[in-house]
Amino acid sequence: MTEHNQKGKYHHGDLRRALISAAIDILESEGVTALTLRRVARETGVSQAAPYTHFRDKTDLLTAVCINGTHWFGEYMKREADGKTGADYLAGLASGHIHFATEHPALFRLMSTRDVAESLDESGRIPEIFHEGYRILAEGLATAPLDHFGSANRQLDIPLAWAQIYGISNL
Amino acid sequence: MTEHNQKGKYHHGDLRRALISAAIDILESEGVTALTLRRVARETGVSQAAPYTHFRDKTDLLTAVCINGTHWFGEYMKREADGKTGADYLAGLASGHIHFATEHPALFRLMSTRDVAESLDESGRIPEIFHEGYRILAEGLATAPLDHFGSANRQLDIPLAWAQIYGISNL
DNA sequence: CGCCAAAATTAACAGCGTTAAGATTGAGGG
DNA sequence: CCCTCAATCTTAACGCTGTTAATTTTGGCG
Repeated sequence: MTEHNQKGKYHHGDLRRALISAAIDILESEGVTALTLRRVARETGVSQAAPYTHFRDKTDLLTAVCINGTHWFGEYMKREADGKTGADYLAGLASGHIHFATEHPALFRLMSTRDVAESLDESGRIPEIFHEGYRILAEGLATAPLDHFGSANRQLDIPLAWAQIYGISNL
Repeated sequence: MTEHNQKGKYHHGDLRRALISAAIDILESEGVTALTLRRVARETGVSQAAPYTHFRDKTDLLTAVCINGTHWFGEYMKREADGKTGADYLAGLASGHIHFATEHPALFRLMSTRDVAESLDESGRIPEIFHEGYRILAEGLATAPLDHFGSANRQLDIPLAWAQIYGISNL
């Protein structure tokens, strides 16, 4: 585990970033049950109440972690799809999606559970957390042949393909 | 909320069942964050430590809740698929699956998250929690035309269809 | 009827999220 | 240069959680 402690200084410098970073480390190395606010503070070398200067509550920190993960997630998909076209592009997206899910299971799961619980209920649409990934996927589908999805309706195919890829990643 | 309290008696009679039932009620009415071991005991009219005579720990109770949900889940799928054949049977299964997921979101989500976290990592296969549903689905697929999945491999199609339905239900 | 295992209780522990009140700091204006 | 002040961080406390140990109550069986 990388060192997030920046000892000696009362004012940390960039505590917010350090807390997010520590949270991700704990999440990926010990799972979500170990991801506790006090633990994050401890790991960062700061008092238990310090996080509350930068985050409203634990949920707020977790949200920041998820947003961080979203960009990462988008990069995974782009990396495997870039340069390809048509069906290959789509396959690249799916592959990137699955790779992210398998290489960062705890983070991916956290991102998954947080969205449906909150974002979806409020916005009524695809969770904001996944927005970047969803946007990339929609772009890909718009330019890819969809024969193998067996539906004539492209508007419907986007969430459908998303659902399939999502399902695969989760299982 | 139904009454789980059976006051007056020191020995409850069937405390185990009452605790599971209370847990489901709390889960469905107030969400997973309200589902606390002490709360379940309180709701059942029993002391905070009483559940430990019937369950090893909180996880054990949650597992029992999930097993309970599995049978319920299977009934949902059977109810909508019974009597149908071929593609209609398959569509019935999917419909039942989605209905269960939308009508009992908290329970379904609990069942989903618990599996991948534990059962899958140990057994390496489809989570035990979903076994009944999976078995029913596999039966359905074995007798249904699979043209619209665009794959020649039936062995692969079963988890694929499962993944798609699962993804739809979650989103 | 009396005994004993099973079932439930009370009491305590550490750890959690969160809040309030106070201490420490660095930056900017006199 | 130093003094003020808002931002940042700390200490202390609250109620809640899961869990365990020691104790009491119960119901059935010999």
